[in-house]
Amino acid sequence: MAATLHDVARLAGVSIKTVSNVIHEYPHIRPATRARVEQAIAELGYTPNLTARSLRSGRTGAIALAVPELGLSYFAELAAAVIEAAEEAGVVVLVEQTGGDRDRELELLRSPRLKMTDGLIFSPLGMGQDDVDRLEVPYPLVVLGERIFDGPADHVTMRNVEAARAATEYLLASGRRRIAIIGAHEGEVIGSAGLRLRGYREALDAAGVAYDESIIGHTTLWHRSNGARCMRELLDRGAEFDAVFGLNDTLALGAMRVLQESGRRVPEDVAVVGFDDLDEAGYSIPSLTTVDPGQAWIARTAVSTLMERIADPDAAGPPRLLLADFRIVERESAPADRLAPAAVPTR
Amino acid sequence: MAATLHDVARLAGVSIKTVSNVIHEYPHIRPATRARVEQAIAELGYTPNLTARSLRSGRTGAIALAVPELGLSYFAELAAAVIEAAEEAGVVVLVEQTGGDRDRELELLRSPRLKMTDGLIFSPLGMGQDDVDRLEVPYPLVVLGERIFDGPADHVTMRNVEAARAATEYLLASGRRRIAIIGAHEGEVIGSAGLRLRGYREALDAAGVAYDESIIGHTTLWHRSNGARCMRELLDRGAEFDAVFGLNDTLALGAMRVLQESGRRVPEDVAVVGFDDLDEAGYSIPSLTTVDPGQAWIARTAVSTLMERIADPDAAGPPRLLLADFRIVERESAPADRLAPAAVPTR
DNA sequence: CGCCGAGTCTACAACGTTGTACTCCTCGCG
DNA sequence: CGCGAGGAGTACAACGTTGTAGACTCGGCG
Repeated sequence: MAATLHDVARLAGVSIKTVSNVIHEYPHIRPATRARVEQAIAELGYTPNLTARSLRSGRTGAIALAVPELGLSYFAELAAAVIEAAEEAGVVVLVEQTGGDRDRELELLRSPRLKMTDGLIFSPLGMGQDDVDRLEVPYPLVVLGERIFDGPADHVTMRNVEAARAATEYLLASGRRRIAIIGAHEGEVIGSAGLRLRGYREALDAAGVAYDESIIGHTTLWHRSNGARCMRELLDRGAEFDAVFGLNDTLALGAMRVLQESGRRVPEDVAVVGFDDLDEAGYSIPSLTTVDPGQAWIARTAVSTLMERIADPDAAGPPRLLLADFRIVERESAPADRLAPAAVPTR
Repeated sequence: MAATLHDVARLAGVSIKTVSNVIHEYPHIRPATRARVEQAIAELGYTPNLTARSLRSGRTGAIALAVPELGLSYFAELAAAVIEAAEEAGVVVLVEQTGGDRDRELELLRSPRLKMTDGLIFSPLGMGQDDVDRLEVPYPLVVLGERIFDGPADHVTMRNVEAARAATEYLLASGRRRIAIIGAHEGEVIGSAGLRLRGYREALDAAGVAYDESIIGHTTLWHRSNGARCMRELLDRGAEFDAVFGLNDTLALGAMRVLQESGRRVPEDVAVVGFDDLDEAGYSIPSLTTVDPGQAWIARTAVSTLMERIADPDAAGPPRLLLADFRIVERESAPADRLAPAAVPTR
């Protein structure tokens, strides 16, 4: 059906290798021959069969990206950035969704479907530190996120603790003292929730503000609705606070909505800070002050690191930990200076 | 490096074809032989090389999905649904971003990178009806969206005109008479904007309400910020209206924000309706009344239609047009019954 | 005049898999 | 006892490409 090197070669009256040479711009070809071959290529509309090329070369020109779910804006924006970076590097991206399910993540790691790619950028959510040795795989792998540390693969992630600490310090500096948390995970030490909560506590400790369990809202999945539900629970149990730190933007936006429904003004009564700097955070009402954790850099770095490992799989070198810079993005939901100082509840 | 059939065959003391037969559950194999082969497979951790299998079989087990940008929530949710449906069909998805740029779209259609996939689900944005013959490609293709009709490929899309008409009728039924539009494209006949505007006009005509250019807001790209900008322009030029129909949710949300900033109450002063039923629409303040255009069905149908064409490329049959059902999702930004009747400006 | 090297091109094998055609063996039946 | 049917396994080619080794030609130099 589709034209092959053989067809072109026959039409041009040369060997298939000569056609191959023309395509790869091998220098020693007579102009006349080259012209004839090019003519034949055009005539047949020949395009190389990448599958055959892959088999021959051992490279596919594709990488895989595994994320929990594209429906989560954070991962959609991550995927967009990865695909863009990959395009610049000349490779395409195969996207898998794991649903954040540990079993599916483990299955994916040893799935032969990956044989169609040269390497994997993997953002686990269900796996944990105990699964660290499952990251020992026979292909180039770059791990994202904060579920697993000190693994055998390169790891690109953000400064969760420092960034969360900075966000909390920002709220403290603006005069808030009772900062509620939305999205904590019970007993978690690593993982986004655990690390960000640690940064929060560090900031409180440093400022001499007591940590108060009663204003810590727990929820497992970071879906939109959970931020709302979590905030509703806090309000229902009569928690008192003058600020909210949503452990990601989605949670913060859901929580902010419930706050407003309940008659509280943001930021006058309650300041709200998120984490991720989603596109959407700039367009909520009020717009959301948040932490830009350096996602764009993470995507670029993940791709370039993976491409390095692919280019040179043997010159392994020890696994690297690469950390993005973060910054606080100041918007309306939490101005740096407290606009309308309400009565601050003290303990 | 990785084990091949040869390695397994040598270890098990059989021919490579026997190993292949074991893997494919060919029935006529002695239990003892099968056991030996399976033992060898386990010992070497053999997994088949999918590239080689693809070359041999002519099928890759991957399909491509080309969308303008995953950063646009609509396409992120579409991609999520397509990947999920593809997984159920046993294929993986390679995602490309075109940026909605016509040249990149045309390039993609004849890119040899597609040779790594069995077919393409293509959502063009930059191409138009004039490019219809460029959809004549030598591989299975399913087109989404409303940029091109009556092309040579299967087309899965939504009932834009009917759905927009229904949305407008919904607003009219709730007592609104001056319905502003956000996101119109000047002079466009087909394309999402053109079709939805047509539905809007049909509804106005049917209700005997005059069409008024002065409350039609234009913008090209349907990014978040443009909905806001578009609404600001309407307000600046003193347009008067008691409802807004954002031609998609993103625009509607941006516009709603500006409305509220300007002191107007939603829905009391101005009702707002969107289009797409993004996840996010349920969590804005107020939550957004919108049109669910059947995206989930579109994704599933696109995948199954493509898989059919892949399975049977010859039994072509004429290109099909498949249309999803829609429904109005009633939320707070536009209740079915007008809550707080304000003074309705009449012409 | 003969030989060397560079330029131009070709033949062949290989990547790992699977379809086809074949061989060998065993068993049952006439 | 001979023959055919079918079970069990093998050898080989092919998918389309590219790397390697080599063939052939021609001009220039000793």
